[in-house]
Amino acid sequence: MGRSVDNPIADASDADPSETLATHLTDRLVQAIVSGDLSSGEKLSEPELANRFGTSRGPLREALQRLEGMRLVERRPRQGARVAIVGLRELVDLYAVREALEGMACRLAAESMDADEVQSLRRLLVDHERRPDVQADRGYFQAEALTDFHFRIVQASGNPELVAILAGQLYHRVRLYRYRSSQISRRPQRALKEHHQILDAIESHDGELAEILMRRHIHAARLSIEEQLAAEM
Amino acid sequence: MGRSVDNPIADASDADPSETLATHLTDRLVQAIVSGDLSSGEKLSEPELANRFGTSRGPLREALQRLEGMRLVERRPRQGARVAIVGLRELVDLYAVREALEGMACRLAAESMDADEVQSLRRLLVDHERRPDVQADRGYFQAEALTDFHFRIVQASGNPELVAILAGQLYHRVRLYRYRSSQISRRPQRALKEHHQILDAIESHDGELAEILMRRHIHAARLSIEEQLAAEM
DNA sequence: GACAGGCGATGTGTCGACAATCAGTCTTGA
DNA sequence: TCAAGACTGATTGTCGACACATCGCCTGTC
Repeated sequence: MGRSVDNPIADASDADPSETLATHLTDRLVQAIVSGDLSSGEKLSEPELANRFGTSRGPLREALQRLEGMRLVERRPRQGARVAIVGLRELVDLYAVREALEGMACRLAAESMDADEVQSLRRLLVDHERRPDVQADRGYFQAEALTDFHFRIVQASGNPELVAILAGQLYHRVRLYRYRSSQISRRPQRALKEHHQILDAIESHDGELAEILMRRHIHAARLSIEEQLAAEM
Repeated sequence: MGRSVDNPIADASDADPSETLATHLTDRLVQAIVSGDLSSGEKLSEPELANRFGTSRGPLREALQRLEGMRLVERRPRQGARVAIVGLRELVDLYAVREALEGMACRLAAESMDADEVQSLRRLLVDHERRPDVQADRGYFQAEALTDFHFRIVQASGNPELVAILAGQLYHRVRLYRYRSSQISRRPQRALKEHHQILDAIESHDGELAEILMRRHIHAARLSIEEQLAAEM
């Protein structure tokens, strides 16, 4: 494949055994978007981005297409692509879907998760407890750490269709929310405690309780978002 | 369902005012796949398809990319694209997700749907009752008609994220299932009756009941699928 | 007779180029 | 002075071409 010899910003790896330039670009664009390097609503110029990443427009277009599939960017037929805008309103809807889907995932996980996996998750939570922001009781929800716990439960559900929806697009879209005024939840220690409770239910294979706790956990976050949304207007 | 009604020259059209070649190809490929013209697991050769549809590989590649986003095809880095395979096993998982998501959609729809929309849906059901296959009590589930009812309820939920997931990919994937031995449900009249019950609950704005009924409705279908799956092995 | 290795053909990934379209600016007329 | 229209520049959609990878077949050897 015609790889230009000098690939200035192609990061260290030059050998992409099972990867393609487009997949690589997809990852980098996702990173750029969720990190805020490319801000919400910003117009994405194909020539400019292609130039910035040192490729031609072909692979870049393919990457943009994938981002559209994840609903991180929106493309309009002859107007180009823009970074999707996820405000509080969208976040509320997102959390409503999460409530239904992760509740289900949690029930399934409780039925099929073995002791080793539970213990591994427990360690994850203990690690979280030691984080400085959690100790100070602020910021826990914003961290990637949050997603970790939820993500692993979803994976443990054993339903690939469910995993595809949540990990394939919903989580990406949630990460896209740019906190404007404040955090989603201000009580990370409480969230952490809820995580422990959920894991307890999973450990005792009580699917019904696990689902209820997870739904309540996400529901509380959603209420917090709705409050902010109301206060904003 | 997802086809725009006013599309007089859908396939033989040469003028694409607001459409692009890639979107056009996407529609035609979806049609070809769900109609079985391109069978499950079949290898999709880019040059061949491009030639068949009279375009170059560029737009076709873009269309394939979108199909991958809908999870109708699977692409592997240097091996090309294949039509996704949705067997009974995948269908069970799909229905589990539907149960959670459409239950939620139904509750929301019950809370916000007005009398006109309910009446419109009622007419849809009456139309269904007159269909010959329903009269003979077989085949109702396979028809697009099924999706119509569910699709409109999902839209009435007023949650765009939910609509995107269900209408954007889940329904497409469900349609991909090629019935091998028999139908999913053999009692269309019963399904139709359940649809009426669901609509009754929506009409009286009883969200809780509407959700329960919808979940039970889909759950029954899932059990039927699981039975077949068990019988197959 | 079966398996490993080489060979050719097809296919995918990538690139650069061209035409049509769109956005923004400037000009012109009322 | 303001609004409508034309122009220019840039961008998107599409195409054909090329290099490398993969797949299938053939041959040679154990």
